[in-house]
Amino acid sequence: MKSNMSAHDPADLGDLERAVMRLVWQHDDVTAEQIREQLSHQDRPLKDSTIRTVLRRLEEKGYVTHTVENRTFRYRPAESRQLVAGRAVKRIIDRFCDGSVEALLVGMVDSEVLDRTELQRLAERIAAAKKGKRA
Amino acid sequence: MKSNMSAHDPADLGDLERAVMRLVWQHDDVTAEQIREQLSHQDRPLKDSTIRTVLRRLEEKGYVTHTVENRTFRYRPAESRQLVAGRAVKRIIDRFCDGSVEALLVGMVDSEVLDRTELQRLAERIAAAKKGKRA
DNA sequence: GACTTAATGTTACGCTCTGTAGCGTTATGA
DNA sequence: TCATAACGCTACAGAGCGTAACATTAAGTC
Repeated sequence: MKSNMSAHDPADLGDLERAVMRLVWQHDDVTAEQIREQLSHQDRPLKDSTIRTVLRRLEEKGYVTHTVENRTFRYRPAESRQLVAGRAVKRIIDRFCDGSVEALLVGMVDSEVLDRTELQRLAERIAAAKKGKRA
Repeated sequence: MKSNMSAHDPADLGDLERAVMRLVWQHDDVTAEQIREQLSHQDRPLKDSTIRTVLRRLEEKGYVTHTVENRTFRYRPAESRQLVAGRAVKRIIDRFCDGSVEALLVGMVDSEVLDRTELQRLAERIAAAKKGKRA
């Protein structure tokens, strides 16, 4: 009964789906078979039909796209990890911090995601990024 | 089959659960009946048994605690919104940004959660907070 | 004390999501 | 023509969540 929001929220990915996405993002261009192999190496032996089901669902959800090449599907991420992560955080901010990024930062410090030292480095880098990336 | 992590992840809250948490956080001390009223005002008329089920589940999940007062349960948040939000973000960073807060910030800019102006203000405030809150 | 009433406790049911996979189908090359 | 390698389709069980009915219990009233 989870509401059907159009934008992707990594929260609506299960464990396996997330593992698969991780691989897709890592390799940027993979086949179902390659993913199956990788997962085997990670102590997660699965049938190919399983992998393909998951990939199909991920495509339905808009996380990946595929092209056909020599009769084989090649999957690629539809969006970068960072973008997806950013939106996920936006959702958290909206839902739990009433839209306040600052409130979130407070929470991040409180929950030890960030310590003060990191905050400082972060501030510096943000400043640097602003100069550097200024298009 | 979602893995059973002990720390609270708001991602494992449903819509209604989130709505209830929002009210608990807002009022900091509520009864099931009060929540039911509030939700009615939000076009969400529900039976009290529903509310109480949700509150019980939230308590099981560790989001709220309750005390009994004159035979009535009073619920209070177990943790602040910000703390929960912070941890949620940490999870996102771990799962989607390989632990890099910077990668996340990039994503937040890319997905327009933050624009450059905000980044600047943010950097300033972080700097200020560092001085001010230094314990 | 019996009764009403306000709270809580217990149990359930249907839906959707996710992990997992079997089986059918279809090109492709030998 | 036949095997093989890909895919397509369908299914199924368990968990989570929204939703609620029904049972129980304590407190105060007459």
